[in-house]
Formats: sequence, C-alpha cells, structure tokens
Amino acid sequence: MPEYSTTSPLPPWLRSDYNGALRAADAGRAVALWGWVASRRDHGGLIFIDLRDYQGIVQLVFNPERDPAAHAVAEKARAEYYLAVKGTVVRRSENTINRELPTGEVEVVVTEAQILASSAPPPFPLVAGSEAASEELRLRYRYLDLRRAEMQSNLRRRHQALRGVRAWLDGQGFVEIETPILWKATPEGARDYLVPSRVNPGKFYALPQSPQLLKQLLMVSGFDRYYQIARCFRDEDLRANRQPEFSQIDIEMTGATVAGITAIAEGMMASAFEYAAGIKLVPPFPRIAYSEAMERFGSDKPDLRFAMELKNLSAAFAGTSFKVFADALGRGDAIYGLALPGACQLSRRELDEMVANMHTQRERGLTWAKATADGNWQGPIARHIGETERARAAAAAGLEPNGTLLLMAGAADEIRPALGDLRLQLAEKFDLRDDALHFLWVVDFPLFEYSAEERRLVSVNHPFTAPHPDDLALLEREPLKVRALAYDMVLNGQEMGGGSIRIHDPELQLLALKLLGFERDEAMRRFGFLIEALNYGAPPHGGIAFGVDRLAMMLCGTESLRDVMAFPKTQKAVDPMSGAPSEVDARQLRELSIKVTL
RNA sequence: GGGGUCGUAGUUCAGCCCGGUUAGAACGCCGGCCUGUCACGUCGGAAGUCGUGGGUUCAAAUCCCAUCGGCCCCGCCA
Repeated sequence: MPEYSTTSPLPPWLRSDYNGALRAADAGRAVALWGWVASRRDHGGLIFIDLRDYQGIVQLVFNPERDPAAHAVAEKARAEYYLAVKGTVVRRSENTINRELPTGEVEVVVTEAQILASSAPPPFPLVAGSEAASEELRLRYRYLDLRRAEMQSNLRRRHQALRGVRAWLDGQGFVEIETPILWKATPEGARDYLVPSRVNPGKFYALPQSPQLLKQLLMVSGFDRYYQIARCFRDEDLRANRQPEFSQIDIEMTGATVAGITAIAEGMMASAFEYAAGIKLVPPFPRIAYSEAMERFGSDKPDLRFAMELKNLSAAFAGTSFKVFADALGRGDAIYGLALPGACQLSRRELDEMVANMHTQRERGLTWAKATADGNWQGPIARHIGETERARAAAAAGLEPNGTLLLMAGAADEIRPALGDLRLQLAEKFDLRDDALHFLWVVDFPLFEYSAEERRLVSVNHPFTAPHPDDLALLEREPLKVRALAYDMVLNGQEMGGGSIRIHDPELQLLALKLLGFERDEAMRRFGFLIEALNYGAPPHGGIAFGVDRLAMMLCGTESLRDVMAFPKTQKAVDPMSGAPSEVDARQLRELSIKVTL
C-alpha cells in the first residue's frame, strides 16, 4: 500500500530549480527540489538518492545525524517515488566528483524531505541506458515510458522542430488557421475514418485524410499564405513509419510557383533543423525528375546516402541466346541489373533466399551472376551468357571482379521498383550508407497512372494537381504522358513532404475529374463546393505538406514513428494503454441509429 | 488478406533442434548488515497458468495443429 507523508493536495513548497540544472556555480545556494527517485543507495547511515526530472539527475545526500527526519523519509523512498526536498547545494570533494553527470561536481545536502507521491515498483526500469523493455509493455505503460530520458528528448526535440517551422512560416507571412476534423468523406485515396452523425441519422462525417480542399478554399477566401499543423487520418494498415493518425505541416499559398514553394519549404526545413538539432542546411536542394529517379534508383524517393544505381542492360543483352532474356526483350520488356561491389559478398544461400523472396513477395523472377577475380561468371545463368554479352553487361552495370550482378527481366515499371527495394535491403545489410543528410526534390511526376485493378486512370498525387502547362495539349489524347506540377521533398530515402500547384480553373478541374472517371454530375455531387468556389475569382495557388512525425524521426534518429509520438497505436491500430478501440454501450449505438452485425 | 519473426519469474533473456531430476541466470522486489556511494556493496528470501486451446506420447516449455498478441515486410496507403 502507498504511504503518504502528507494528506494535503497542496505541495509543502514549490521547486526553485530543476535537478538537472544545478552546477558548481550554484554551490552554497539553498534550493527546493522536486523529482522522481532514479536511484537510492542506502549505506545504513548515509543515504544517497539520485533525484530526476526531465533536465537530468542530481545527487541528494541524507545524513542521519544532521537531519534525522529527512533521513527517515529517504529510508522509505523507493524507485519512482516523487519527492520534494529542501537543502543546500554543496561542492563535492575532489575524490567524490562524478564526471559522468553534468551535475556531478555538486550534490544537495537535504535538510527537509517529503514524499509527495509513492510509487509501485515500475514494471520496467526507467533509468537511462538500461535495457530496453518490450514495446508492448512500453505502450501499455506509456506514461512511464515517456518519463524516460530518451522519450523526453524525442518529444522535446519534435517540439523544437515545430517551433522552427512556426517561426519561419510566421516570418514569411503565413497565417495559422484550423480546419474541421469532422468533415466529408472523399472518394479518392485512402479509406476514411467515419463518424456517425446523431443529429442526421444514417449520415457520417469523415475525418480528413488531409485538409487539402479546405486549404484551397482558404486561398479563394484570400488567406493568401496559410499553414496548419494538421492532424490527418487514414484507415490503412500500419507500418513502422505509418500510423492511422499523424500530423502534417500543411501549407498553401496564392501566387505559388514550383520555385516559390520549394524555396519556402527549404527555408522551413532549414529552420526546423536549426531549432531542433542546431544543424545548418544549405538550400537549394538538388532536384531530379521522377523518370530519372525511377531509372537510376527504382524509387520516387531515392536514398542518396550510397550509390549502387540500377542499370538498364537491355542493350547489353540484345541478341542473347539466353531464352528468358531473349523472350523478355522480344516482348518489348527490359532487363535491369544491380551490381554489388566485390566487398559485398552474398552466400549462395542468401542469393537463393533473395530469389525466393522476390518470387513470393512480388511474383517476379530474379537471377544473378557472380564475377570471379578474372572476370568469369558463375551462377545459374552463367553458362547461358556468352563472352561478349558478359563483357558488355559487366561494363554497363559496373560489375567489378568478385562483384555480384542481380538481374531482372520484365516491364520496367515493375522490375525497377523491385530492384530499387533490393538496393535498399543490400545497403542495410552491408551498411553502405554515409551519415550525411541527402535532401533532394523529385519533380515532374506523372499526373495520372493507370490502375489495372480499377481499370481507369488514378491520380498520382490527387485530383486537384495542375498539369504541366507544356503538356496541356496531351491531357485528353495521352493523359499518361502528362506531367504534373508536383514535387516531393526526399531525405535519405524518406518522403518528407510533397505538394503541387493546384488547378484553379473550374473547367480544367472538371476535365481532370472526368479523366479520372467522374462525369460532371458525379463530380459536382462530390466536389461541387470546390468547383463552385473556383467560379468566384479563385487565384492561382499551390502548396505542400510535410509529415511532422517523419521529420521528428529523422531529427531523433529513430527507426519507428512510435518513438516520436506520445501515444501511438500498435500495428493492429490498438492503443494497449486505454484499450481503444472498444465496444460502446447499446444506448450509444441506438442514438446513432447504428446496428453492429458482427 | 498474405509472408517472416518473437511470446518462459515484475523485467531482459537462457533452456526448445536432440521430449525425461525440483524450469535457470541477471536485473528488479522483500528482509538483514553497511557513513562517500553514484547501475553502491554484501548476506538471505520470495517470485513462473512456460501466451491460450487441442493433439501425439508412459512423459511436452521442448514435437504437431489451431488460435491470440507484439514487431518487420508485401498487398494497401494521392
């Protein structure tokens, strides 16, 4: 049972200093401290307690002869008890200084102490540097997990990044405006989270996947520079870097050009890195076309921390007698290769696994050849490939002696992303990445792509993205060739943000929707409010949105979004602490005219 | 929906392949001793539905099947 030394809800005294802030210069001061017991060392006589707050820990000394009452309190204290103490900061004698601690030159000789709150033994250690508890447990007791120095630092750093963002955008004349969380379901994109309307039985709000249309409407209204740290919701399966609710830095501006927006975004990112990490970025960031990114890296968010680019080897294998390759080329498919340096050796078993994974995960064939020291080839296809082809392919792919060449044949759209994935996996395996920050812009995305599943065009970005002015004539004739005025900011293989110039002409917007399969009536039913708004002097505009959580991940160096969010959900979209989502009372359902048919 | 991996004291793990004493260790916890430690030390102690259910077997933490949960990935996610 907890033991209380006071029944008063009011503390006996307030804090004068943070524990972690005390230094040699404070020696001699009388201080009042609050904090958690990080460690207690009972020598029978003297008791030492490390008292922790978010700024760090300081050593308290309890002397049974000088202050028996305070010492008695220290005897009762246990890990994570919350204490209030009064005492004097004293310089430690030379032989007792702790060089490991920022506060290690001093300690606080305690004269008065009270237990403000006792604590059950924590289910896992909260001491910095202690062995990590399982994430399951950490999420169940998230409030304790967040007490740990690492999580404190992550969330505080995230806050600093947002300060940098706000400072920059404010300086550029942007106005922060909130938009509704209860809004309208959208037909394109991710699954919506729905909220039933009690007042309108049978009807539902949707939580916004992003404030996209709302911010465009604000442009029509004349808030010519808008931003918001907006919560967004998407009901899709989770990943290490995907949560069902997440935050975006949402930006929109009137009179936007691609150059204008990317410059604002670069400045904003520089400000965030400066505030959060003291890192000075040097814009402008390089930009490459989507088509080039796919060709060289098999990804629209290339990781430039290492080279090892994909190579088109179709020409090298032209006229090959190897049937698989010859058939592919005959169909108009391509052959791409990825050359591993000689220093990166894969065992036969590892190669077989890669081939098998490619088969099960992507239903694609993968093959390989190993170069010997004298340039010969070994592997399953080696005997099918002639001398001159080997030489041409090796030269084109940059295959070194002792190197390994991974090969795929098929439609470029399919095999390049597959090889791009392998490129990343191999970089991870062989630790090929440098530790610099490689920012870049990927531009000239296609406006549409063909969805085989839906048998229609779908937007690569979203239906409100403006086509490239040079490609307007192609819109109806060859829509797949139309480039979009869209841009993604990429950092080390992660998409940090993306945006576009928007359509501000209602007729062009209707045409774009028509190409996506929304006839005029349907378009008006779904997006009538936008089309109407565009009829009232909508200025040209565009914008961008950044993932706050991913930005925080980069700044904190974490592998998971969950480590930079206070209360994240598990892969099954559950909060182990509260138990959400949960069943609700029958009465609540009745009020909402909802029947559960499980 | 699919693939992989993990699940054993409060915690982190070992044991599992090759079934067989009383399921171990460390940390934590509880108690004793200890006046300069700082992950204090030291002596002693308590602590486990081996995720759950079923099967095989004389015998299951261990083998098989199913199921639940955590994590990673594919699909999905403008």
